[in-house]
Amino acid sequence: MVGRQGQGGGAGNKAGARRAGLDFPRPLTSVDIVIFTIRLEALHVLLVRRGHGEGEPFPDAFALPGGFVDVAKDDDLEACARRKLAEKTGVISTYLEQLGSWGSAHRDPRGWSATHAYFALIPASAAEAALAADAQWFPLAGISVKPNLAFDHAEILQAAVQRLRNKVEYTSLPAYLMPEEFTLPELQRTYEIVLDRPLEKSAFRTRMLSADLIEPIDKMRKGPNRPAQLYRLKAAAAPVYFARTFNAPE
Amino acid sequence: MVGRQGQGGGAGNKAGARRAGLDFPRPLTSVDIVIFTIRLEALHVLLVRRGHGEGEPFPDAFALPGGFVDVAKDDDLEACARRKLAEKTGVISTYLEQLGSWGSAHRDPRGWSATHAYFALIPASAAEAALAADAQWFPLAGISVKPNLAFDHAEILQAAVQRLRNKVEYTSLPAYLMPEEFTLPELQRTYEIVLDRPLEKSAFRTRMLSADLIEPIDKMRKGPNRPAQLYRLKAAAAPVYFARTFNAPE
DNA sequence: TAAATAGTGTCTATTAGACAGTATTAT
DNA sequence: ATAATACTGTCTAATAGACACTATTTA
Repeated sequence: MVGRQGQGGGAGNKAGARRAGLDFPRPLTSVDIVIFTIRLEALHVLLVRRGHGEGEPFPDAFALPGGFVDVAKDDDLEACARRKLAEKTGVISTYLEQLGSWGSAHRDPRGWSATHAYFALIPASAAEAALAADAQWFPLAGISVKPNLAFDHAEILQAAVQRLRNKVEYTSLPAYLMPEEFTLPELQRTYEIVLDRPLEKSAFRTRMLSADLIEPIDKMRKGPNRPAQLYRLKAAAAPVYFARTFNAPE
Repeated sequence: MVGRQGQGGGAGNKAGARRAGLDFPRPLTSVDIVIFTIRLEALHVLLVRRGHGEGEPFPDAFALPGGFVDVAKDDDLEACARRKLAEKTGVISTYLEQLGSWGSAHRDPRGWSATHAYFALIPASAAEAALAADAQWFPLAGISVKPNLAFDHAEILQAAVQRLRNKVEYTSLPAYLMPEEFTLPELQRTYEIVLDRPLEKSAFRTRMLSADLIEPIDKMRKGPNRPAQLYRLKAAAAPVYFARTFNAPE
């Protein structure tokens, strides 16, 4: 078995071609992105309609934006994800996190395939600006979305929603769904939309204000009521991890 | 762009072959596993020595166990990871979690390659039993390991250690590093080894005992002192997530 | 003035941290 | 008895949850 470990050995080269053998079948390699935003007081995900050319699996079905890695264009997986994100939404700088990978012999009828899934959060303000013609926002119904999705994309979407909801319990991720300037009640509303449950105002404010995350600006949000302080994300605002989840155990 | 989204379109097929075109170069696809155990009061990781056949990159270097996906043998990525885990350690059922994927044009001199990384926790008792001839345990020095690793495996290892340490703060993962039967002080010691810092005994015991994780058995661990209650993992013991990390914020 | 929302304060519950104190074994 | 480790209890600190209360605007 020497020479098979690491990326050292070949697979599927049972007969002959022992050394340096790279002459075995390779899986298809793709990247898919689950892009979230908040629209109309609801969490939305971006889907694209698939083509119906000859040999296209799942013709005309909806799918997550993504596609095959282009070994000429893409330097690495994240670059590939950012390229696809920009192509569909015009957004170039935003929160992007690797979600996981899904690979099997059966997920794509064209053969063994593996996809590297990412999830991205973009502000509502950017959600409509430069949307691709074939892309469309869908509200999340619980953990899934109305249309049937191509491939195993329903499963990937489910994992993304769970990961997002889970992390929102103890991180500042929703801040990346906000516009440039926002109030604390607006940020809290975003948390509540993602978590689908109300949060305590004072605990929320204490947590957000004691984290090194946002700073007040010299401006208020006016309304038919007491104006609210506007904040913005601090310059180098990496996501903040809190030491507790929001709800104490049952 | 219709017909290019999802896994629908081809990449790299700039010239001709428009529909159903799969005639573009595919990255190499591999799986690597970071296998942890506790030996001699220290966290260890399993490495294998690479071969030095013709065309082998990083000859004789140490690397994470892994290798190319075998589209004939492996039904999916996790099956591939479990197969490699079993080949190197003999362990078939243990904690296995996907860590992430690393893919780029430059990580393997043989071409664009993407690896799907997993991490596994195995009990000390199983760590020596059926070890492959080319595999060897190495203690972790901080976040890395003494030998230089092939490819970007040092980076992958680093990510695995960080993920493990991070999750140990608020999960029951160390339970998977324990033998069949263990005492609470032994479990605490395992936590402390992974986290590399002491924990408070009473807070630790309260947390573990109030989780639905372990159950006492009718047996004690004898020593030159007061005997300790032995416990075992409950039957369907999925990892437990606690609502707080161990250390309150600074 | 009333309505509406922003923001603060007070009290309780939970649990980690610190650490003292008791329990049970071998020698 | 002493040493050693297992285990429990007590007190404090931090923070979430509940909820009442005050503040500031428009109409």
